[in-house]
Amino acid sequence: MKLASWNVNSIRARLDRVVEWIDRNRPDVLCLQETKVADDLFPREPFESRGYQVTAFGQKTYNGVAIVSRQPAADVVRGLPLPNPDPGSRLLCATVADLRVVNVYVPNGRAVDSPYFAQKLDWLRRLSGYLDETARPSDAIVLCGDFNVAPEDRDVHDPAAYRDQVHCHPEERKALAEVAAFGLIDVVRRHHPESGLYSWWDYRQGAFHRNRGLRIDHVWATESVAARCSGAAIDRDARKGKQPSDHAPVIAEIA
DNA sequence: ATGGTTGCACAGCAA
Repeated sequence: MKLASWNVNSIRARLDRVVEWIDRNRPDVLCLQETKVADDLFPREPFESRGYQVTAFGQKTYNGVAIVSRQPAADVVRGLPLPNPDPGSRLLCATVADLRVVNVYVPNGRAVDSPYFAQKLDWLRRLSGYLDETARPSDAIVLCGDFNVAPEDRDVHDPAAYRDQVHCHPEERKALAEVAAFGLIDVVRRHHPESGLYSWWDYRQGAFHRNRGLRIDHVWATESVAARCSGAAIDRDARKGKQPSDHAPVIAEIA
């Protein structure tokens, strides 16, 4: 099956482009982030008329995640669990076919010296805890989404400029490495070790044209799934043209 | 140089 993850920066603003992308790429599962819409206003019809079902966990204005899938989504979980529920809609889990899909929109963190950065670290630690408590490394799991972290310097167009900055700070890289330590593999990196591969480019100053980007969107899989993964890629072309999202889709082909 | 662009929602914040 083809699984993709895409931060669309508003599903309503991006609907035509997302639908066109689906028609062209025919994914079996499409995980969306930053849908920025309450569930009752999610534009379901274009997906349902194409044979997909939409499982949404959104909110007005900010955040929001959704799983668009050909096959039914079972055992849906919305949000990191109690006793400290996340006020933002940032985590959506569902079982599709034999895969446990965990779709996340990790907090941005804004700036390393801001309280939002501490909340980002806390959120990543809670994600680690959630995986440890609810899943096993031998399960067939895909963790994908906008992680808002560039794991290594080869994921950054200008590592010197980003050194110790948000998206690249050692503390968030460490927190993300703890998530990976559950037993998850970066499937894009497994197939593409080269630098210069990014998933997000700022809207400003021609960043995309100059390929000044960051690889902050990821598809990670447990070993049993990674072993079935015949290829993975970032669809850079989806960042081109009129009114794009600032992120490109990340795609994995899983047997 | 602290700029610049986009989305939401209609001012100013978040990214």
